[in-house]
Amino acid sequence: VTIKDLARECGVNVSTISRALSGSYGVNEETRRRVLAAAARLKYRPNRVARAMATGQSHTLALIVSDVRNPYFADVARGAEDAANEAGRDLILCNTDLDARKQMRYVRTLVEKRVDGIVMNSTAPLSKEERAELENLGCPVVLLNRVAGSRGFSTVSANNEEGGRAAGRYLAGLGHKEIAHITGPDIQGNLNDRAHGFTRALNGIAPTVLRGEHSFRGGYALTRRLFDLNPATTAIFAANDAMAFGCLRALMELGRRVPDDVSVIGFDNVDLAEIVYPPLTTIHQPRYEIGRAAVEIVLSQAEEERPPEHRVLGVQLIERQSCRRRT
Amino acid sequence: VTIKDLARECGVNVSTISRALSGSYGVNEETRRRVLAAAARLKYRPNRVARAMATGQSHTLALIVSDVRNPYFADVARGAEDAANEAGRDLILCNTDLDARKQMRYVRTLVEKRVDGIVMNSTAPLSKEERAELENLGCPVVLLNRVAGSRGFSTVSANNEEGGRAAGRYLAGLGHKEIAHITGPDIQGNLNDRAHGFTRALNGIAPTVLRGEHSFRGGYALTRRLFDLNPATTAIFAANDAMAFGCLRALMELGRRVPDDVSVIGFDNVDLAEIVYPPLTTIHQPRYEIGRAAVEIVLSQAEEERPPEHRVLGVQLIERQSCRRRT
DNA sequence: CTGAAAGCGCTAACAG
DNA sequence: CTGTTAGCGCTTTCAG
Repeated sequence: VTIKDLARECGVNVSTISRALSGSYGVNEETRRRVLAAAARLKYRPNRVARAMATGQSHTLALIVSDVRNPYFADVARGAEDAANEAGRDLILCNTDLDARKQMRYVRTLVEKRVDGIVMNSTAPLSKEERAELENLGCPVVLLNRVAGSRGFSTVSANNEEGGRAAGRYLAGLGHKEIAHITGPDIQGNLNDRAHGFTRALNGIAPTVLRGEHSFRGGYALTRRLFDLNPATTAIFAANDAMAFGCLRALMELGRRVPDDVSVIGFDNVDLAEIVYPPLTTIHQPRYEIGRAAVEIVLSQAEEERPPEHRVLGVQLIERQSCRRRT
Repeated sequence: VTIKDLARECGVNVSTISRALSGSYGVNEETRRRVLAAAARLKYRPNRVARAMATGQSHTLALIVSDVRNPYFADVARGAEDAANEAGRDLILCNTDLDARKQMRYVRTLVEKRVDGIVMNSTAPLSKEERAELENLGCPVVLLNRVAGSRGFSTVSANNEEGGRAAGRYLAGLGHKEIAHITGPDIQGNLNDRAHGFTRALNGIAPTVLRGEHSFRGGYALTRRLFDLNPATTAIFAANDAMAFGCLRALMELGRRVPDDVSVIGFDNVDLAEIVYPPLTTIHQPRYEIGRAAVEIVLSQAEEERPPEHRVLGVQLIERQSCRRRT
């Protein structure tokens, strides 16, 4: 049952039906009522594909992340979906595992599907050519990550630098001198900002910095390595909570008690941080709000051409029980 | 740049272009080459909305869950997305918070967008009329949950009953007599199956069964209540890991040691189960595979009418350190 | 193997 | 306020 059937049923032209249903201007109240009644009676359901084709607006957005199973992205996804839903849009979810080819494949088919906008994790794995292609997509792109060399894209991110600084101030304030930072690969803009802020806040103390996988396994492995290198370490800043959990596990196995022997601070404030033992002191990052903000920005760019916008959201130190004053 | 531009460029008719690009039959090898070359040169990108309109196939699927932030659904979502991607489909993600109105709103707009199929969490919150509407959607629906009174839908689920039995056998086998089961509301088909299998496997021993929220908070609250009711309890089966974590926390506060004083077994095997202290013994549920299977089924139903299919995936007891023989 | 033409369902000028 | 008409970009008969 299409718009034509309604037209026949009501004895009016299809364009009148279209107007009546779009709720817009200029339709006789009485006529509209008749149309609405007929639509309900015949159980009319508009075909949004046809509408998208006629208007050029699909009312669909896309979110491209490395993996939704990462709780960080699950939160972002939820925020993005809520914002999309409130704006009457649907959200297509894509997982790339940071594979550049996969990411570009997604982007291309999304554009072919005429999505109104794309929110994505990062352009870190992409080549220069690929980034250039992104800029000429004809559809707005918002990044969840500040990446050097990706001018031209809007970004939303937590204040990573400030978060790193807060961690540094806190640990230094507790009197620690032998301080380490375990983090991920240095192509990760967010992680770099954290490391940078951290180091700056330590005024003078040079932390041992170890890089590896930014995951539970990575945190575990780096911590083992760290204590081979410097057994005197008394405080560790992990670049994210997953690493911090791996760190806690390694410390437990090494027989170092947290926080008595060594203090650990994470970054992210995932749900788990509260549940793990000891409850993890960490930097809270507004993941859900990041997802929402990204969608808001992408929608504003979709409706009118605008210069790239960079929104930075606040972070917060959450004090729990994994840190203490150096004795 | 559309198919018409290519036609003009190559001096052939649009239908030839269409055929050449669809890769199908009957196009001169030489002509196809010319078309492909022109397409590459002009950077032609097919408009999938137009294609969807012409064919009636959107090449899009939808996944409706209560909340992707629930790691269970994040895993399902990832499995579903992978399967969809391999089949050349995109996946729209929807979160309902188990709100029936929201769920039905999503379903309707998805159908209007002509998605090829819908995978959803559950029909539990829906009324009879709403379920009937779902059956006449004209688009296949697969449920991630067995729900009494939802005949007509395909389902994919873990073998919840068997999982419950495994938990029961295990606890009974460790010599426990004062056994409790904390679980969620009884509209949850999956949870009921677990409770049922559990009780049956205890042969003779009647467990204390407490119902509440199936979440961390719920597990916490029910455990406090449990020890008010029966301080002699030595073993607890939590209907899911989130509840088990709440339970562990409550036990810690109550000064009961796990597993020395009381054994705890969960259900799900979320990532966290391995990380928490003590590592949680639990029933593994193949969440990722459930997502994959659901998409496979929905696609098979999309391409040809078929009777509902019910796929049940195996579960597995994962022995860690939260249970021990009753002393 | 290729062209012509109809049509998918809806929107959007433009007249009236 | 409403009807006419021309598309949106692609697929798909049906002829040739």
